Amino acid sequence: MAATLKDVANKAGVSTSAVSRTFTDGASVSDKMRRKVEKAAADLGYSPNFLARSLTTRRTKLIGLVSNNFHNPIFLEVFDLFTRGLQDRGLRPLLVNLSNETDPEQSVQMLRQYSVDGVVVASSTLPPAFSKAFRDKKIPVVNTFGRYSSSPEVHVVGIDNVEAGRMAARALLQRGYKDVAFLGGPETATSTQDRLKGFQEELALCPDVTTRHSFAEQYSFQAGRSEMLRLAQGGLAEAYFCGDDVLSIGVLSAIKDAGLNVPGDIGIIGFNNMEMSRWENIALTTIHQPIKQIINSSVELMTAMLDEPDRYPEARLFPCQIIERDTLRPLG
Amino acid sequence: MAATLKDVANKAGVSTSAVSRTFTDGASVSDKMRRKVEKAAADLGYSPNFLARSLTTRRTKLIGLVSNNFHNPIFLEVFDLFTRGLQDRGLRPLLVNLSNETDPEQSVQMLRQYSVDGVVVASSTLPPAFSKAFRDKKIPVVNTFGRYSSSPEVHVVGIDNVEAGRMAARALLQRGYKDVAFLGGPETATSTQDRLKGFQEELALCPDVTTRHSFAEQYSFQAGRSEMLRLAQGGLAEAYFCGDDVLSIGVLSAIKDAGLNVPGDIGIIGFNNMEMSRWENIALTTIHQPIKQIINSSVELMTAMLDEPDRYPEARLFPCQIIERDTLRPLG
DNA sequence: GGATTTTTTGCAACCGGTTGCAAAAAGATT
DNA sequence: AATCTTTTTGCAACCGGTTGCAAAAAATCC
Repeated sequence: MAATLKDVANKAGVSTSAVSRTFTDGASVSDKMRRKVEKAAADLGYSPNFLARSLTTRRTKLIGLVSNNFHNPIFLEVFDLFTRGLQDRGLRPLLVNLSNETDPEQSVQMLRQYSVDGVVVASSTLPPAFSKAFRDKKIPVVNTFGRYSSSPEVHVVGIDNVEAGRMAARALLQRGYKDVAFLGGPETATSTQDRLKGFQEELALCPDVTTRHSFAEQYSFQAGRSEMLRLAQGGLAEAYFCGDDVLSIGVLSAIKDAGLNVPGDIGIIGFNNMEMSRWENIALTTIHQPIKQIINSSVELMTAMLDEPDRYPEARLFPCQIIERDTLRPLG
Repeated sequence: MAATLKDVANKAGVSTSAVSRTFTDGASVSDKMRRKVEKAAADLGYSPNFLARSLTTRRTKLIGLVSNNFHNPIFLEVFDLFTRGLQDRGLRPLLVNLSNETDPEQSVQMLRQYSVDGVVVASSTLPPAFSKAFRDKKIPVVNTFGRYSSSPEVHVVGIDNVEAGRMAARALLQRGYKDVAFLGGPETATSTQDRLKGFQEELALCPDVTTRHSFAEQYSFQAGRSEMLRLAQGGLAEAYFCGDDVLSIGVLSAIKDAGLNVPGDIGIIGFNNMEMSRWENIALTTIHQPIKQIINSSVELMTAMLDEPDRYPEARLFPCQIIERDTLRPLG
């Protein structure tokens, strides 16, 4: 059994408060006392129990990290950045996987039962009500990759998907494409809807450009590939804005199978700028979503909220960026 | 402030023990009492605080999930499977990212301070001493993807890498390759060493087959590609067993750039059977590591250890399997 | 209906810590 | 040396629960 505060106090012949104070920074203890206690603690291999401590301090340093996206490779980077960011600040991520559609309400309760200090909801597909449930229970929450709204009820960090859609449209227009298409991810995702909205809005300014759209069932190679094979039955557009890089790569594979050539016959622009888009045999032109900045900002915001729980909600949006590679015809 | 046990007891006009008992299964409470308490609890939105409870029950249901691999795409699946497996059993993963080489000892202490019920070390590169440190503190631990040893000191679940190396060698021999090579991952990883050992042992049985080996610096596209470009300066072997699928894909890209053709000029066999190996434009022949079984078994073993902490250590090994695709010449 | 057994309930101590408060000790001032 | 400040320390209550034990209540038996 691990040594407790009391054991150390006995061994050192002092009160438990003295021991407690040696292990809480900012508390007042004389040097002599500190040495005595530290000696005894070292002998016993003692270190304070965080959970018992949390009972009185009301701080567990646990942060719920909730996601329902364990398939898209960018989420590995997301987890990497989150865990490091939190760890660097002495916080501990309690990971919650919401993939299998278990009742979200239950997760809210569970995280409350573990007295997490805050919750990060890293998902663009979970309904806003989910994040709000935490806020209602007075648990600090930030919704990373959440939907931007002019009157956010919870803190949101991410990108402006409408603007990203516009950006894609402009990229295609600038390269002289006249017949362009949107090949989105899951139709119900707000990010898909927003990007389509921006894409169409921007194109509407150019009456001579025609546009169309369709959706893949999920962000996967196969979904992109089969959707493109289906589209290839009819007439194809000159260029496609795809909802995701893996999707794009599936699309590229279908195009190749159809005997067509990129960017000669068809242009493709992806989204996310995943690691593999840079690979020489892929070289996908894509839109970079500044994940690092988004996550770091989310972590910062979370730590700020720990000190100021009633902080007025804000939306933090980061600009995306076109990454020029080889799947769109060159500019001008 | 959330309602406490005492609040419920007051509201229901009963003792705190009565309330506590209604919320611990297996405790004896009359139906009338239970109804009364549940009513009061519902009115107050009460649910028990797990951490306070853990103080007396000595069970937090927290499981440390430690990894230092946040780059290899298969780990996204690993996290997915682990989190689901643990959640299904009412356990909660506390994620620890050891990527940035922070003193492992510190993580041991930290997990102890959070009173985790057990620890899963999901890594093939962390030293065995790390897992042992938990065992020494009487914390149940399973090392998933750990090295097989005939006298394991901690529970290990994974594959037999030596055997996997043999399997790769046999696959190449069966297809008639006479000049074969091993292109491993990081040289220091025990998994790399073991696979090389098995590979060479098997080949040593065929004196007419020549072999050589080299290592990529990490499991990445670029590392595979640049290593292959380097090798292409000298004479190439007929077939390569690569340490990982991403590595293989980098190798394939270099081969293509060199104007060579797979499997006509060179054969490639990868490792892991990642999602992307199945993609039509890659179609990599590879060795499947049964991740699902490994993780599920790890979770099972962990739950078993929670009931029986001094369980005798065992190694659970799962057989790998060749996945035939298009990067090795056909059999026979 | 009374004695006996079983079930239900509350008391009070405990899990491993923290903290407000007042007493004790140390240091400063005259 | 006596008095006043400041710092250090211990007491005891508390954080939010659980649980062994004995008393009270209910159920069973004769």
